[in-house]
Amino acid sequence: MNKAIVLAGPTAVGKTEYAIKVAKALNAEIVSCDSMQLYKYMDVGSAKPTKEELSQVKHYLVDQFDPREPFSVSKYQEEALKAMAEICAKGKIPLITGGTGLYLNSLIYSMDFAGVSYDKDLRDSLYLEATEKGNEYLHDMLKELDPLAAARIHPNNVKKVIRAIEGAKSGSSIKDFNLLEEENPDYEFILVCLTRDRQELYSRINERVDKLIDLGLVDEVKRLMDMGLDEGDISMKGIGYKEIISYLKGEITLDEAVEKVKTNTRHYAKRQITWFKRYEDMKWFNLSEEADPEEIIKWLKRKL
RNA sequence: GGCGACAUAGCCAAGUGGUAAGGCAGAGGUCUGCAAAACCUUUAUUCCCCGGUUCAAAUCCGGGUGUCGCCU
Repeated sequence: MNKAIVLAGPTAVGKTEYAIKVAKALNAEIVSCDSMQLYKYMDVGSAKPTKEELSQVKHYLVDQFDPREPFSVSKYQEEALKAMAEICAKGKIPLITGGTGLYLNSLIYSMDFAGVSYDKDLRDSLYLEATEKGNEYLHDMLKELDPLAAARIHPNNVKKVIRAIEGAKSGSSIKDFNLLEEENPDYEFILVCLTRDRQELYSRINERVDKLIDLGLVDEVKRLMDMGLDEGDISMKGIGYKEIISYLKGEITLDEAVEKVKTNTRHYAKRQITWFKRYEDMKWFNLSEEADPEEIIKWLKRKL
């Protein structure tokens, strides 16, 4: 069975740098697992690897998709698995790097997204109903259609309630991750997660946001808006984009936008860490204590 | 120096005699088609200090301290 390495970690922990070192040492190629870096034209805000970094190791799923087109896990799964197969065919090791937990799961587990389609009209009308009649009303509707799903989805999580209703109406229920133990049969995944002490991670985040502003984030967002992108587009839900759009529309000041980007990024990093804690086989490296990439490479070599 | 206002969690605050709202930040968590999304849980034995009144005080009274504003 082919082996694949996963190098996960919260935003701003230093994944890009470590991934390149690891990939070079192990003759691996990088498959990005990042829901924002995969878009074109979004370089600054997504903290995409630089051209120089990209030239050192072949990267897949970076700078590849048009931000005006909708993207989703299912598309990610399809593309990433294709990339992994391609890498293995070359006799190299796929190194999956990134911080988007759900996308990572779509690779590690046999998640099947085919059953339920996306129904824009249904979603819109359900949203309207939730606004008019309340979250409970919609949740009750789900209770009728799929009691199991209703039991584990909080009524206030309207987005998810709607998704479950959408699923139930098209005849297949949204599955509970915890009941699904099927792992991807094609690969053996070696899981590594980078982390840092909380205080240090937060300082790095704050510094990085200031740096992104210096690098021209505002101009980048302006260009994207000129391309017709707006806060409603999926790609513009990214941290750093939605806040700057709000500034450019005159809703908040630049200082307020920057502060928001910082706190939202901190919140995001916290959620990522929570997500990665779920993997029992995950090997953690705290870079605040052990920062030598050689240690990680040594550990990985023993597993390969 | 005089007059006035204010003092409640890391921050912003509500509360004017009946046992400390809420928001933000922080912490913990959930996760199968927008996931950098969406959502949940949690945080003051005490209200600047000292004394008094009262069954009962963050709330009323006296004194002190501090901050801000105005006046000379």
